[in-house]
Amino acid sequence: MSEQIRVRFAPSPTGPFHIGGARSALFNWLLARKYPNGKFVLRIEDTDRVRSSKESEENIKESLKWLGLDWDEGVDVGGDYGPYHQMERLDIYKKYAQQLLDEGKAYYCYCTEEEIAAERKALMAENKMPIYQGHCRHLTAEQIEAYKAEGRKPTIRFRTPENKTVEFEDMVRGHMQFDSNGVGDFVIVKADGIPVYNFAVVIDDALMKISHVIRAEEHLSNTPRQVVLYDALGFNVPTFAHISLILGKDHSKMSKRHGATSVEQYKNLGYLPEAIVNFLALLGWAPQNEQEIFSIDELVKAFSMDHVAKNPAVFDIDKLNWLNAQYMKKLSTEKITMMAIPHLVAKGYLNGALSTAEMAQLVRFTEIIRDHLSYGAQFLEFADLYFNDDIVVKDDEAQKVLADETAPAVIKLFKEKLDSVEDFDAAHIQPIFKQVTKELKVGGKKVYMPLRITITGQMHGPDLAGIIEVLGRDRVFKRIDKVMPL
RNA sequence: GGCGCCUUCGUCAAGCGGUUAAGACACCGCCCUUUCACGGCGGGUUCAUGGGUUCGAAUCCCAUAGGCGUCACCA
Repeated sequence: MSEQIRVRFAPSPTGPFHIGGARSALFNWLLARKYPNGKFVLRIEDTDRVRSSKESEENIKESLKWLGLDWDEGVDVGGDYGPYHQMERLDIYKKYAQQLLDEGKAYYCYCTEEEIAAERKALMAENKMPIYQGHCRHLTAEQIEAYKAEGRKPTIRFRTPENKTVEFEDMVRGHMQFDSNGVGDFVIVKADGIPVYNFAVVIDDALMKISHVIRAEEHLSNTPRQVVLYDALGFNVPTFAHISLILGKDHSKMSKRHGATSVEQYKNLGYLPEAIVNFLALLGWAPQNEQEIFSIDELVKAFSMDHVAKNPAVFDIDKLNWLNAQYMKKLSTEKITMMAIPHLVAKGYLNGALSTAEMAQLVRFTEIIRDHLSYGAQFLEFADLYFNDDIVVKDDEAQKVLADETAPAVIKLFKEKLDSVEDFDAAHIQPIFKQVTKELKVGGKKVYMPLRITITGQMHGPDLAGIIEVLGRDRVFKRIDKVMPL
């Protein structure tokens, strides 16, 4: 590729940053970083006045930064081809719309939305393509005056050439062909003077010298409209790459009922940006070797549009969890503890500032459970273990263990021995289990289980000696006595 | 309904006319651990169906089926 790589991510700020959008942004960013002079542009497509919001824009920008996807040009950072908010480019669109009008390539349409809707309905009923039938294509001056007198506000429609084959190149799907008769005359400027997506996107991508348009597959059917506009405006058509959609477990488009869909939600759940980037890259792209774990720098090196899959991919939370766990292994225990604190506060386990000693103790607890965590918020599944001394044994199996005839003797002896431990740490507590086993001549299970249950209320969990160490002598006795007063 | 895209283990996927059809996640089993998790080892009727082309097809072609997208004065 001799030309400069200029790619863009152009979200519409109409909601929290979606995980699918993050993947589109990532692929663009990766391509820009792969080439020496590549540029990644962030443009905000805010022409939907009803749904766009500043909050959404901030959310998108924050999420991009959090993921490590920085942009070379665009909102906030500027650049040679700004402005980068579409609403600040209205005069530009207006100029090109006028040009098309002057050249007869576009015309005013006075049809109302109701009329258009009725027309579409009728066409669909006849199994025909629901495209605009060209009612206003050739209005006389009188007709126009009449409509104006009615107070109708016109839209501007593009006069799509008929009987033409519209072609373009798609890096993922190859050479694409569409019949222009299936496109119809479409609106390029709304009655309020604001351009429609298909129009604005073409002008912006052309003026911003975008070389490759990488976006989600849902835009594939829009592309013929854009291509005819590129032609009409005399712009060069960029290379497209339509990447497949990300689906939920039931194979429908990712939505709220599939769980978390926004980058922010994953962030809040305690997923790491490196893991999300790694996971997203592997969703639709495959490396040439068997590597699974990629740092973002490794991705830049290995990534190639040649190996982007055509088929949609199901979002597999299990794999994300595994990947995130891999990245969490590299974190310090202090860091993991810090990640957990907001969740602990939110659930009422903590109420704010911790003393240095309390913090140190919590870190020791984290050390014991960290291998069990796939993401930060999972800490909560273990919070009772540490914070809640009010042990309640609910499980029937656990009750049975406590009802065993050897249980009281085990507990009693263990308490005696624990009471006399000088160095109260796991290394010195661990031998006690063995001693109890020996002295009472019972199996290990008969020792560990009743103790685990009286101390934690559960049959399973992290290393018991470690838990005892972290809880400290008093709390351990308190818990045991509550469950099994002797 | 029209148009379009897609179809290899449950999931992500490698594969580019000749392979025992990789690998990863998940799952199952075993080991480690007197628990669980981590880790290690091992396991599994996967090329949607039907026709071609070819000595030979997961790979090429055509149908069919299914999934998805899109047909807005939303992006």
